[in-house]
Amino acid sequence: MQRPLLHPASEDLKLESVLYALADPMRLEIVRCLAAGDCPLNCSKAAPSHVPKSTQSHHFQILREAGLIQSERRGTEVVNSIRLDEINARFPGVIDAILKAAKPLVCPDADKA
Amino acid sequence: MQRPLLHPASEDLKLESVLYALADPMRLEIVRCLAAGDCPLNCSKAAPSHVPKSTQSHHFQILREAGLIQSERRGTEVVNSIRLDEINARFPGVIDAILKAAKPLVCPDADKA
DNA sequence: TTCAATAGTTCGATAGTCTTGAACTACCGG
DNA sequence: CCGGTAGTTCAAGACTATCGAACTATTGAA
Repeated sequence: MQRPLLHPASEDLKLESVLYALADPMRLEIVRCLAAGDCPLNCSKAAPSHVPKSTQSHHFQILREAGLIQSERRGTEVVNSIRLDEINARFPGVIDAILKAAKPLVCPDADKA
Repeated sequence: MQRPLLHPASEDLKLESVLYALADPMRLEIVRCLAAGDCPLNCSKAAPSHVPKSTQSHHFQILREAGLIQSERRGTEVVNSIRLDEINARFPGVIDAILKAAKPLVCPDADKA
């Protein structure tokens, strides 16, 4: 919890990294969930709960370093939000098309609505 | 050259596999090149020539099994074409947005035009 | 048919990455 | 200060990528 939580600048976003980050089912679901507006979410809420913390942490790191999400420390937890505008500005339509194509699984919190 | 060259059916295409296949710079370039209309192309023409054949073969296998390309044996070579319509039907806008976002590098044959 | 050349594939080894439990760090409430 | 909570880091095994070398299949000649 001491490291700076690095985020790439908008202009440094790489399409390959974005696609790679979204190529994993769990990461895609996290992004889908964040984009669905039930966010910002901390790590344990945004990720499927049965997945080990270390794995979650790894996936959030990939998403963060690809520039897909913005992570902020808020006390003991990390609040994540999607960098939708920046990604759309850099790669117009990519995220939207992918999110529409992603089959709408349930968000971790969606069943409580 | 004896194996059947398996292609998934349109309805079996998985978004994650498509994104994964496109997350590699060389594979993205191959797809971009095929989509640019100078196709169909055999493997050695569609891929950067300095890459070893075994690596090329591996990448084409990934693209084929993700359902991005259609490969047909024509004598001694394999002719590849992009399955644009099927992918668009299944994941509308995804490929188009990605191809537009991909920076237009030169096709291997483009400089001869 | 036999032979050499061509186009890809398969194999094996090395190097890098993913997953996960265990240990660790940071923050908050009492 | 202490226990609990939220994430991170580390290390080990499994998995995957790269690439040279050996192999297979097809073509076109002699």
